[in-house]
Amino acid sequence: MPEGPELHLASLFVNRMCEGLVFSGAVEKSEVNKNPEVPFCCDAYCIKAQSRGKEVRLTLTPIKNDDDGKRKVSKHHSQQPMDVVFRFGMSGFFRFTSVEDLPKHAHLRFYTNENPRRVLSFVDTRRFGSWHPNGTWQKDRGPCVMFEYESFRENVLSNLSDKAFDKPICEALLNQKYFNGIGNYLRAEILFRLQIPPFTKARTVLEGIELKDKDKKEIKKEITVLEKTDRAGKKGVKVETPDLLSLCHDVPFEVVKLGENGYAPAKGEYSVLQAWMQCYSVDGMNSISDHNGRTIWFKGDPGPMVPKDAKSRKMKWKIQKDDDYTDSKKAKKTRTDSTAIKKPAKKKDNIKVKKESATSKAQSGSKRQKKVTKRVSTEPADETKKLKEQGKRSSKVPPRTGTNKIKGQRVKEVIKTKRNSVTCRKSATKAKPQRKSSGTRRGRSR
DNA sequence: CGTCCACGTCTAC
DNA sequence: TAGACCTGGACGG
Repeated sequence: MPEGPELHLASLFVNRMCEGLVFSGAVEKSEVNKNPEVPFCCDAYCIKAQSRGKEVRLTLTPIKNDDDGKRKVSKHHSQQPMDVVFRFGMSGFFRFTSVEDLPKHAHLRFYTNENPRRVLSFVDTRRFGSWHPNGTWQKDRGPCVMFEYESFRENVLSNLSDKAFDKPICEALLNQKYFNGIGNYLRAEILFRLQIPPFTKARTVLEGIELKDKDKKEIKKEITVLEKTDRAGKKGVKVETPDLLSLCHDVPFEVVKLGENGYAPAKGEYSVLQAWMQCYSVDGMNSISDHNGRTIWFKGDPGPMVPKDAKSRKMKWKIQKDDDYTDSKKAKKTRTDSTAIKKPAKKKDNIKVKKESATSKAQSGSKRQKKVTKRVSTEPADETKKLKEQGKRSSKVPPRTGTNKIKGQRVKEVIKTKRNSVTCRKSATKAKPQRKSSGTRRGRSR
């Protein structure tokens, strides 16, 4: 769940768990992980954490020891503090356990000096995460949307000519140079709150804010002059009407509040987040793949810059009751119908597909529809899979409000299987070669 | 057992 | 703008 709020919760977790504890020895890295060793070793040190956008920085500080002066300082023992900056990738998080319960995929470990030692570990199943000994906040990442709000806002509004804002707002929101901390679920939730079509040009949306800001100042002046009047409702003079940028700050904080009572990634806590979500992965919402192959969830009109061949990914359409609730002129209707389960797609042939694709596209359907679906296919049709969604997905979700159905992926329980081994599939054993399919694609640009 | 999907970057054509 | 980088859960056959 690593987006800004989770990174911040991770830092709170580390500070809470490690407060008053003394750590000792070397920092241990798993064999499989390709990140660098952390050259820090100390008889006694403490750990503090801080977050900024989508990064967390741990500071390892040697603890002064009175008789330390005499104690020969082994050259292996650090005397100076060290910062280690983490990025969580898709699956990173911190845990604090006994040595016995070391989680699988605990790739970096800090041990306490207690008797049965305990361990603070950076757990990262997919290993997309990274850490940087003696690191600093990554240059090129903008101000934190949560803790550097004013400069975040300024950074965006004073750089609207940047071509980063030529893109659809939903894609610009993932640009960490301007929206450090926003990720895939936050962008959906934020745009949803304002009902901004995700594929509206970013600059268009943001220029509106810039103007309003100016208006606001003007209005303020007027007001001081006019004193109170009846303008109340109109310009929202009363309490700041939320705009896209303020929501980039407020919405993440809502998530922080949800999790303050216990940071437990990979655990049932996720269901709380799911229950909170109003759009991302929610039944009845629309979703399509953006220009970077990332799924954007939204309600209603996708907006003008929607990818040409963008077909709905997995319309949650299960709820047909709608039709009117969204109004959204064509948008929804269209794609929903595009259905026409054209190919059952059999699969196989993938091999040849490669070449074929060029010509065929349409019929080569086989191959991994998914992929095809995304880009290649020119035909509007092809939803193929839509049906599958329908029943399942939502079903298992927790009771919740009934308003939000949750998709269905992992939900509480599950845990139980205890395996401590830090087993990791050695690269050597990589059975499957490629399979380029996997949905995730890089992201962002400049 | 195979396919698709995942809360994110990185880096080569 | 395509992959690459990874593991694993949900689903479908």
